[in-house]
Amino acid sequence: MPAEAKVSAKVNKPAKVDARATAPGSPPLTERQEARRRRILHASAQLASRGGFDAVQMREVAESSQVALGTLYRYFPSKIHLLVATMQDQLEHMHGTLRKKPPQGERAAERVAETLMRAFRALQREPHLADAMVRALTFADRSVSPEVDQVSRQTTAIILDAMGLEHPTPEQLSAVRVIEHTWHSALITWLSGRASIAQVKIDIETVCRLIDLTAPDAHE
Amino acid sequence: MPAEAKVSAKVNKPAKVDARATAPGSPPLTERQEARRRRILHASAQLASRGGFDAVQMREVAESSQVALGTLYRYFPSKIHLLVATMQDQLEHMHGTLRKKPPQGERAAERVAETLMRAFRALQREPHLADAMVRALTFADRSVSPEVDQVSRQTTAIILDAMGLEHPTPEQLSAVRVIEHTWHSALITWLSGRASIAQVKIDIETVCRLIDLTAPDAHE
DNA sequence: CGCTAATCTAGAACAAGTTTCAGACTTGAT
DNA sequence: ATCAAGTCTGAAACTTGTTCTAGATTAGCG
Repeated sequence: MPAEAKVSAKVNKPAKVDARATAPGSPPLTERQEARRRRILHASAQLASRGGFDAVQMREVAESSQVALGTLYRYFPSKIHLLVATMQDQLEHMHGTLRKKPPQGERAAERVAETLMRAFRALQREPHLADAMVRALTFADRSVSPEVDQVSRQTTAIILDAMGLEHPTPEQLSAVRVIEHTWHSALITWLSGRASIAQVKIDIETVCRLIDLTAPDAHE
Repeated sequence: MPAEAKVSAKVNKPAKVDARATAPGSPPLTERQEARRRRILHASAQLASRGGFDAVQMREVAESSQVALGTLYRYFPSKIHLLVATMQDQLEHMHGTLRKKPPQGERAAERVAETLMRAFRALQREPHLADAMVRALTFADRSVSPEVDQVSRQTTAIILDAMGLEHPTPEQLSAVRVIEHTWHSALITWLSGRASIAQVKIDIETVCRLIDLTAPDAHE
């Protein structure tokens, strides 16, 4: 198992491609490029679904997606970037799916817990994929911050959706952040076999109680 | 930056050494072996203090600690094992230090928050070391579960100490678990530059409020 | 259509984690 | 003190992430 040979890596690149999907900032991709990008993400998710983080090998991703290794690296400057992008992609699906059937609970805490448990059940269907994405997310270093942040924003949006809030207070945002922390860390302990599914459920329900604390007598 | 070349790794080894320090389970180490182990952990912490996770290179650790590469791997079957063991080591110090000056807060929540903030300030003094240890901890896969669990137990002990509890209820244990989740994840976001120190403080204080929920009218 | 810059490809090369191997050294028990 | 089993060493080999290079292709433009 080779190691993280970055040290002096992932700097000075001519004109990266990545970083679109949600931020068409740089040059808009041509159709073929968009197609390549999609093939890559698909191959990544597929390999991840098989064997998790370790099974996503850059050479294999390149081959599966019919792209040269160098090109793969032009689109995603590292394996971590690739997997985080894969997560962004999956999260979008998820958010779309969740939107359709909003949770029924009466209190916000219940709705958030139910939403997260739904997401959790979805992840359980592809535990290897979950492994790859979550491990990449928590292992990411500063060079991936923008992408990780994007994932975080998307997650926040999902939770706020479930809470039914438009203009959260700073207090409520803190609670949401703590919920996200718990969500990620609980997933990790489940993925590494140190906590059962039931345990994760309890932890999620426990942390969601914080929501009740942040707007008990408030209106909305 | 090489990758995780484990796949078929870290299985069938004759008679590992590792796994003592707290669990003198297997064969007791001779004096020279104990010394080697200590040299290795010291070298690991030193290299980590310099440049974080990436700076802990197995060849360098071996050289610094005057041990052959093969021997290093006999003591610690992977870089992750090594760094998690380094964390166990540091945590013991920390627990000892914290014991001496127990936090003063009145409510349990305050004491826990203060304790964690103390630990956080200690980590801030060696951010690179913190980076190496925390990244290893969250990246660890199933093969490191026992060691990661040990770290988790030690952390739990520290928190329960601060709460002043001997016999926590299941509810309280849930709260403690959630606090640990938040602690780890908040550290990650700080280490990767996505959250400020102030933010981490707020998150810790926020999650600690859960404690008040678990034994409000209970006695003590 | 013909040109130039940017992009893509195939493949070699490099870095660091991990494994393997033959031989020297220790340890523990006889 | 002596021998077998278990350790340690030094060095090479292997794996997979990452970088680099030279030559094809493609895209956009006049």
